[in-house]
Amino acid sequence: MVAVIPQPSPVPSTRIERQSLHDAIVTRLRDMIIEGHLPPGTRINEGQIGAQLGVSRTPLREAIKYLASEGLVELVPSRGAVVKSFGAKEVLDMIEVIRTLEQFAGTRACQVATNQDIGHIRDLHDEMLACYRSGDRLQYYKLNQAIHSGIVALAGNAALSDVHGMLQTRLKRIRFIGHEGPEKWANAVAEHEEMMAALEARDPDRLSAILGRHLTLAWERVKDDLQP
Amino acid sequence: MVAVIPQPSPVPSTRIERQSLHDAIVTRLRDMIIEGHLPPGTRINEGQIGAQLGVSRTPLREAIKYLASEGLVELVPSRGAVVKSFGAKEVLDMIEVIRTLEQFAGTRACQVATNQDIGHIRDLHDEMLACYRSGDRLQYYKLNQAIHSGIVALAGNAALSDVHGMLQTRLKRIRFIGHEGPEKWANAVAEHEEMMAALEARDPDRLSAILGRHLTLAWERVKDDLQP
DNA sequence: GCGCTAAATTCTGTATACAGTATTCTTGAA
DNA sequence: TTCAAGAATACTGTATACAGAATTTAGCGC
Repeated sequence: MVAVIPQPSPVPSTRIERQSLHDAIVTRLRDMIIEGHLPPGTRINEGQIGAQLGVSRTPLREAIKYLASEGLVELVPSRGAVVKSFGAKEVLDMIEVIRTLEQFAGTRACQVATNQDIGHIRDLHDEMLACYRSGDRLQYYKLNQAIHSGIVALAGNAALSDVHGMLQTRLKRIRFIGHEGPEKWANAVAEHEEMMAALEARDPDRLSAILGRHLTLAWERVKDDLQP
Repeated sequence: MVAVIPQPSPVPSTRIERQSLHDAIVTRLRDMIIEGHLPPGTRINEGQIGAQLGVSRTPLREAIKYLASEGLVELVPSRGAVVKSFGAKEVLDMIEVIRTLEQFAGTRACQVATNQDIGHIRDLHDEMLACYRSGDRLQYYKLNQAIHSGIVALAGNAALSDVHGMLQTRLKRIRFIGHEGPEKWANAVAEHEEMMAALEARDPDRLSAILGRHLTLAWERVKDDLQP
């Protein structure tokens, strides 16, 4: 059987890398969860999802196990997998860990990043500003994530990027909800400006402070939309 | 087929919890990797390991995917799974992240832990001291881990415990190697004494400093045994 | 003897089949 | 009408089967 998983965006043909089916399913399922097509608490019916994706249960189950380890679904014995749902406390916990990680990353980044690396973040930042001005929320959101991941990557610590990425993935679903108003959005953009300035000045303390504040405000923006 | 996975220690019958096969395999495989029965770089032959554990390939493969997400094995397309191997840089990276996490946890623990919780850590500490005096390295090692995990748990942040546990698991294999001499061991014990004192005094800065130093020294102890 | 090519084998990737457990539906009685 | 018990159904857990890729081995030419 030729399994065809429709991709949201066509993969550029530069990647010849042969990717196995379960890998593709992991990506697909993860997106479905993050984008809310599989809301929290949903029981994942292997037969149904498998049919929907055009794959058999075997690779699908493998993908589910992978996502379980990532913390996106929960495995209930004899009852399959359920999309994990987070309460406000859990989200706050995750944000605090992310803050800790980003502050460490920022400090390191000021020490070890090359000017070229920082320039790359600046490019993303400028692009994001353009999206802000044109009101492109989705692209803004994606670039925002890319900037945060990018700063973490500047620290040159694979384990750090690893765990940060994992937590960010778990939170993506939440942040999607936060449709902040224009004034809060403007605030966030201003913070990013400061962030860039501190990074380019290689001022670890200032960058750390801003990153911390930024995540506190991110929490303020979403907390009211969450169940206790 | 009745799949019998020999457990290292007989599970106490208090646990009626029905655990699925792939779950049991995850635990078993993880132990095999941590304890060095599957050294880094080993290609995991599904047929062979499956026969060895007395299970079919299906749940075994699911377990492998889970461990891949945990970062203990690496998935190579069309070539199965390989036990991940870490270089010195990667180990140092992990230790630095763990340090960051433990310092944050320690600070929080000083604020939110109950006296009873701290008492529990004290019990573990005393038990560990007994193992030190009697020279029981293996048990000492396990209690050491339990204390660090315990302090992290005191912070009451599930996401924090999650990522800390994950990194600690990845490192377990490494720490197993570090057979430090008696003087270094004595040092480590002394640090733990300070740690307990700071925790019981609920002094976040002191605790944070000691935790940081402790992990730096842990790195000193193992770094020479690693390939670059 | 050494290296290259091709067949053979081994192993992974995926699908399907079957057994056992949870869930739902139906039927009957209070 | 509501609840309970049991049958029917659906779904998960595990094993097996088959196709295709990777690796090994054998044979051949140099």
